[in-house]
Amino acid sequence: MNNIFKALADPNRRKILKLLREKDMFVGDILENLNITGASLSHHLQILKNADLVLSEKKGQYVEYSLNTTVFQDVLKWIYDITDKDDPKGGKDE
Amino acid sequence: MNNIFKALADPNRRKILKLLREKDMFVGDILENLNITGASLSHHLQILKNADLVLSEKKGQYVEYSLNTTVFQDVLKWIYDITDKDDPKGGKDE
DNA sequence: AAGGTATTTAGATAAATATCTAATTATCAA
DNA sequence: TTGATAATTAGATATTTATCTAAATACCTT
Repeated sequence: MNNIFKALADPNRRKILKLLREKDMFVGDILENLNITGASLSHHLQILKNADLVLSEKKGQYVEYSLNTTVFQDVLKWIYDITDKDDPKGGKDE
Repeated sequence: MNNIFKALADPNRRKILKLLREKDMFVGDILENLNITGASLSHHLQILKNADLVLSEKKGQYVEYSLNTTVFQDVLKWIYDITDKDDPKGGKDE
């Protein structure tokens, strides 16, 4: 969970996720939306991948990134655990 | 939203939230669960308060902290926005 | 093969953050 | 009022993190 929350704690990374929500995108296309260098973007994408929030697939010269929505289920569950006062008492955090 | 995600991006702070899920607590009681100094804890509580994730009430010599579950609704909404591909297209992030 | 484009990696740096000790403030109890 | 306890604030430090430029890698096109 720590990787996930850390990954979500940056505005640029959240913006990337929002972009990918609409459609799968190549790195270059994402880059045009983000006022940072390609190197910085690569760094952010690495962090998102590490948290399993995005998937990447090499397509020839390009790399296409997509949202991995399954992981968000874990986050939702974590929040529900916090929110629901009377219940199974949430599992471990990390 | 940035304050919230930043606040959630630390294990100790998430642990505090889990503790408060069970019951309202005084700072000292929280402290016993956390292998950090009181000063550090104060710092974390400040960040959580700033994100509106917790509320505090002075009770004599003590300060009692409690979970403010309403804010989690915003996080849930944010995640739903990300998750639901076809829909109003989420509002601004910050 | 040679040159061009897309992306990542390396290395450096500045800013943010988590933590600590020591000092301060506020309240309680004799 | 004095001494003890609870919590926060101040100031310092080490780690993490976001960012950059430059270099490397991978693939495409001619």
